[in-house]
Amino acid sequence: MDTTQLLKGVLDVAVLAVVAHEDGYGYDVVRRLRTAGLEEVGDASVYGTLRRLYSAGALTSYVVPSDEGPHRKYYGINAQGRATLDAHRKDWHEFAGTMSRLLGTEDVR
Amino acid sequence: MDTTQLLKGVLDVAVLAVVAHEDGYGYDVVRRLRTAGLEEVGDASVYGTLRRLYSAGALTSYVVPSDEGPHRKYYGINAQGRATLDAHRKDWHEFAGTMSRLLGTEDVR
DNA sequence: GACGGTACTGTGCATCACGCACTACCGTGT
DNA sequence: ACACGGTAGTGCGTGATGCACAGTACCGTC
Repeated sequence: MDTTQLLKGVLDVAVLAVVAHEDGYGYDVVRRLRTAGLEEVGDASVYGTLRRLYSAGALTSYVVPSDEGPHRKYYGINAQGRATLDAHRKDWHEFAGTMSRLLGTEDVR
Repeated sequence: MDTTQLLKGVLDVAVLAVVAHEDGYGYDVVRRLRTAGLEEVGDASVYGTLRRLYSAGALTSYVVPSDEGPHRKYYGINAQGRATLDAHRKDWHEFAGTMSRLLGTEDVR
């Protein structure tokens, strides 16, 4: 399926949720999102989202050198990010509920 | 909440679902979507979506004069539209399941 | 020392919801 | 007559954002 459009406005929350669980660097966040089920997410989208969230003040950032390749830019969530996450999560659940009702079928899981 | 981005790619399904339930004209579809919970949906978005779906061959269209104002352009779903709706509905449920799992909270309803 | 995996940046494009302006029909009130 | 508010539709321009693609750079292995 093509999740490109469905992802709109949701990648933010997804990335926040992943980072909130544990600090991570871009390449790693991509893998975690894909493992979680968002298999078609583009790497450039994730890097862009991380940068955007950082610019917005929702994330902290620090660089860690690596033995297995180039340096890794880790991102961590801060208080503002957590607030954003909570708000977005609430929005998502409301929205998902509305949509599921509208589509007239039970939720998966 | 600002559903603008969340609506991306979902307005299609929502409109298809509403029209599948019963033929409707633009202005009416807007009201039905708002009543269903998508309170912030813009009228231009719905008109645009209806035209897009019609161009894509998912909807039929016929004009009906009205006593209470200008003519109404009714839209009805056809076989292709129903197929599209089913596919999108399935996509939505998969996606919603993935997201809800990722956000780590129960679904609303 | 070419290759594949890792890791990040930057540019440009396509999709799509939306605001806004405009046209147009109707009934009611002044 | 005329303005106004509700109904109904079209078209234009804008903004947000996911993504493809190209480029840079580091590492280990064959």
